Amino acid sequence: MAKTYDPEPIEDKWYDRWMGSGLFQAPADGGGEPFSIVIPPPNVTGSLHMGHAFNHTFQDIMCRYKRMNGFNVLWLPGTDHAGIATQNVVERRLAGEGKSRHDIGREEFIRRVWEWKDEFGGRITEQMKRLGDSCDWERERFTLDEGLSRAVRSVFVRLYKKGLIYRGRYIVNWCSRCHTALSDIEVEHEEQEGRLYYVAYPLEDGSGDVVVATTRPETIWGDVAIAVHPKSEKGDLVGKRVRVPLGGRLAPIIEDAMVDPEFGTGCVKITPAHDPNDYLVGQRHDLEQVQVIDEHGLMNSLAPGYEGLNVEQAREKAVEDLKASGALVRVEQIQHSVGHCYRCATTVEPYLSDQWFVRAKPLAEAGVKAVKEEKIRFFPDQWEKVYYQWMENIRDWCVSRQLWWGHRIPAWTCEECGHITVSEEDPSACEKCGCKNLVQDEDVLDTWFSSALWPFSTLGWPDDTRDLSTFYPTSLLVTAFDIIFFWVARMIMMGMEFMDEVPFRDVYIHALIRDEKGRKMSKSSGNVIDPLVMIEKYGADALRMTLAALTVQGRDILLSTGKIETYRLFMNKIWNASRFALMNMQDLPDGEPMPSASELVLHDRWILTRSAGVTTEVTRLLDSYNIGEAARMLYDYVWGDLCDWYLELSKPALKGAEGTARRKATQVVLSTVFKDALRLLHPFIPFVTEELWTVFGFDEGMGDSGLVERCGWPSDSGTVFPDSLERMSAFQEIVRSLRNLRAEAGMTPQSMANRAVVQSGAGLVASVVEETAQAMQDLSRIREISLLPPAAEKPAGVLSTQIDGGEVSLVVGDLIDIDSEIERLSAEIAPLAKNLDASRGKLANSDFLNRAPAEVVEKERSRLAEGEARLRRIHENIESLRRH
RNA sequence: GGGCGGAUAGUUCAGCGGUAGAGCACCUGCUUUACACGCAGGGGGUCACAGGUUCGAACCCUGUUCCGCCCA
Repeated sequence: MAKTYDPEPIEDKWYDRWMGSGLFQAPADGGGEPFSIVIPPPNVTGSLHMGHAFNHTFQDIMCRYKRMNGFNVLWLPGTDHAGIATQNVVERRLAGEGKSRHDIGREEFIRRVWEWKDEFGGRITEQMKRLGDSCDWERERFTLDEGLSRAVRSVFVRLYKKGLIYRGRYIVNWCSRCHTALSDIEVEHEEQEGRLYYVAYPLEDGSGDVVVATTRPETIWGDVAIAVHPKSEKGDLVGKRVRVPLGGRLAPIIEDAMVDPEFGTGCVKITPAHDPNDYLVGQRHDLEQVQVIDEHGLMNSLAPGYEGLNVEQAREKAVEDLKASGALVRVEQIQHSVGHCYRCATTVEPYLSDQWFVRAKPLAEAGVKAVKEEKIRFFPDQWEKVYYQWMENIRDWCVSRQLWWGHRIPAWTCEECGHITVSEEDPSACEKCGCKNLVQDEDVLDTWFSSALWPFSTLGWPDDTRDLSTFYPTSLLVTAFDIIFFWVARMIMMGMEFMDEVPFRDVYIHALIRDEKGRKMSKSSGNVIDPLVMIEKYGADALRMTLAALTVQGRDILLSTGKIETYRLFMNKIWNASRFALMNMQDLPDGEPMPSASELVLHDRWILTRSAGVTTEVTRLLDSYNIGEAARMLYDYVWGDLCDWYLELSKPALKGAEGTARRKATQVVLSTVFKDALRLLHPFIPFVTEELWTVFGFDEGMGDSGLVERCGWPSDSGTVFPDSLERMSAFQEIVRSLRNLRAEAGMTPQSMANRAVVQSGAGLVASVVEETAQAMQDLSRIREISLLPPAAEKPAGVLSTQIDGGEVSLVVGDLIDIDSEIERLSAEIAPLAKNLDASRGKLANSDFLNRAPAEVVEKERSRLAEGEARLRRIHENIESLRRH
């Protein structure tokens, strides 16, 4: 074995082996209780970022853990066609050739996108394999593949027939750069600096002006009314008319409760075609919709002199023109919220257009019910609130996108009668008039529409498949909080509607990965930590262990290469600990039974007990999705208990210093605890543990069924010696005290001290010293450690320190510096005395004695007694030093 | 405006009713036969602030201040 762990060759080797053995494949009719997860499908043209790495590590840990526990595990992978994002990428490429998608046409464009997909679409799945994702690749799906496209059509048609999908002309959020409508949640609002323009609209009767405030003077061209609040004192204006200062249209003054009397002047201009609130006012008052901005975000011919200007240019010109005509009263700086496209950050334009909508309310009701009835549980459960809040105030979902890349809407308009035929199969004739002159809707569906079906469409729906009956509902969904609305909520709605069953039982919502300063990782700020680079540098296991160990509920993860480095060192530690064990186990025959308790010494009994305890705890933690705590516990156990203490303590026996029986017993214990540790660690760090598993020979002669996951999770009913825990901590305290005294005495680590004494009455400490004197001597590098009764005279020239239930003294003889030793001992008095005061205070309090649990009171009493004894011994030691 | 998180050692974070913990950083020693990618020892904290509940609060409750996010 190499002296330093090198992950690369090992990781390549094992992933292939796992794949070859069919480890990740889940038979639909396989034995074992099903456990299924569908992956949150990443963008097919994307590449693996740290957010994916974290999300996947979580899922992979759960899948491997469940597989080890005998579940029939399906982790279903796949990718998303990501309409806007992918189309943008290919359009940008085309732009490099000086062309637009319109130049080459729809068919050719889609061909180009598929070409791009075929070239780069496999990239992310290859990267997932590097991370170790144990997905069933034979079931990989893509939202645009044939089966899923059929599911999308089927859902669309069924919802349409049920009246839950409708088409209509409404104000939607429009991205003029992506050239498509967006749903409400695809708009990101950002507070920014803006100007509020106060503009005077002259009354038609010449009796004065009405001043309104607007942030968008360019839309004055589309004004069709002025509105005041019904209770406003400006009510007497109602019924009069004003002349709109740009274009000169006559517009009535109306009253509407939407107006906020506190904002601006209390009068607002109404532009039904360019503002969602104004649109509603327009509906209520039957106002004309004058559209002055087109789909490209440019002013049109209804704004003479402005035609072709973009919104910013038009605003500038409007301000100039209003100033020139004297209509501009004043300008105010304000902070206001502006919507931006979540894909390209372009300012979103409210735009009146024909779109398709999903009537969300009825679907949301079933979705809310499912969570209320605990058919779905959120982890951590605080996210339920967020979910309810959104679902209970849900608005209709605009699902049509003016893109080419996606599922084309299965709706055909009859050229003759205008009827819309919606059908799963391409219709050959209008279902109303039978005319064959049909034109299919140009639009495609929101990508999230197909993602919403993911848990059942990937399992074969609308067909009634074995996969569906075995693996639906899925067991767990793991995702980040930022897509609860986009994805989680919609999957629940669609699952309830079409499967009449929840899409998943548990939803684990995790935080986001940020850089070490807490900033979002982004290419533009240059703070991206690329998981592939990290895997190359530190190994996949190190990255996985880092992400797992940093997982904490309710807090973002601040990642840095330094933290990954820490866990890479852990891999090396595991590697070397195993190397040490193996070097000393070559002659251990297979199947050697665990020796009886009498052949085991304290540290053997202790590590077996710790191993069983850690198994119980890690099992409990993983069952409740606490991968962070589980990972940290394993780190502490392996490094702190197994390496720092057990391996050190096992050395003499392994060297044969205690005879062949002890050597063999130690080998068996080592083998047992390593076998369990490797299995407990396997879900977190599968590569290195699989490799070590074979190096230890735990798979001996078993072929593929010797793989760690096939060998199962350790049982927590291992041999346990409850008293070994407190005995070992007494042992550790003594050793630590002795090492500390050595350091105080200025001894180098390798030098041997001659003698130390432990003073203690009959009890735990005394019995531990009697049992483990040799081991204590070995670890503290002292030739002789002996037990003395508490009252006995100490040897001359000692450095002493207090432990629980006794005193430890290192004999240094003439080397002692009396003054500095007195000073050192004196320094211990003040903090001890402070604790004693606190203790006495408690015990003098009758409320404490009466109300605190008896065991707490008892603990306090012994703490006080122990503290007083300590203080007394310190004083005695100081006295005795002064006498010299 | 409504809601949700967070504030603990220099730093990143655990702990969430019974004497404040870890990694990193820092200081001091060490080529101790698994690992110097290591070992041993050490220093370092009114647990944001103010009230309250409790015998007892970093932890529960209320309020305040800052930071972050979501929704309108």
